[in-house]
Amino acid sequence: MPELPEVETIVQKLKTVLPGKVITSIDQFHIKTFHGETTDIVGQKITDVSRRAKIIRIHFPDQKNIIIHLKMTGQLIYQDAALKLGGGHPTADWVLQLPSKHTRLAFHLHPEATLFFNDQRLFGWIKVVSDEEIEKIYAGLGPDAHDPSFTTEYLYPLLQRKRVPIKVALMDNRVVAGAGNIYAAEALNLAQISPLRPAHTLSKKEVAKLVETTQEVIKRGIELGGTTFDGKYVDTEGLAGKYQSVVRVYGRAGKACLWCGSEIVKTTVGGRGTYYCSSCQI
DNA sequence: TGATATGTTATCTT
DNA sequence: CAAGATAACATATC
Repeated sequence: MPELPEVETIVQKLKTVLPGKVITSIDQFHIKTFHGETTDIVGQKITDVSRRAKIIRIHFPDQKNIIIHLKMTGQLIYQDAALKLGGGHPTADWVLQLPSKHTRLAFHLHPEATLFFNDQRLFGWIKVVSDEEIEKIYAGLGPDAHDPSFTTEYLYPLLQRKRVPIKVALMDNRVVAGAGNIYAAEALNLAQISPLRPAHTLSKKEVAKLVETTQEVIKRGIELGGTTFDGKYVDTEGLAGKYQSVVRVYGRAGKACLWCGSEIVKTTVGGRGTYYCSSCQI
């Protein structure tokens, strides 16, 4: 279930193979996935691939684009005669023959290749949008979590107006884009701030620390190619990431806090599983 | 059987 | 109206 670093990793990989390729046809295996007219992009040449927040954008000429959101269980897998790359939610689809049971859509490309969109829970989507529509969507998002514009000066006054738990604020894309459940938990542990603290109770100094650790975990995640929480697929070349090897709290309930040795506990914050150290995250 | 899942958003309630 | 809480989306896995 990809967060910003996973999406960025996928985009970086796709950028090496997609530009210059033409979409020759599209197979739709599920009616809910594609929003818009597939005929708008069939025959079009891909000019670029980019990302904002967790949204993947494939560019075409004449201000046409498709945007793709993987949500919880989406995958994008590119395959040609020589290689297989991409990523997303780690499942058996990574190693299966494609299309698989969860393949919702396939883009057939020229020169010969295929881009598969797999999504077991059907939350993900693909939409045809103009540059103008994309600007509107991006305008509603906070800065990317690793962007230089994500600063204390930006975040502190914003948090002063919020009473939700700091973890909820950190995962709100209108506040800062791209920090999901894993990286929010990691950033809070590194900053030694409790995920339960009402956002407005953080001092300016604590906000500064949190901005720093958020930037740090997202950048580290990108460097390591994202997180693959599934032992079976961590070595799957071209698809898996390595961030799980440096995780401090996520999924470590009952294990020792890397700061103080106390047990990491699991609770629920804003309806999501939340891991933290109750003795040194205050 | 029931709880949980790395995301977002619609719809309630206060 | 706004902030916050909760449900909803649909499926697989433990």
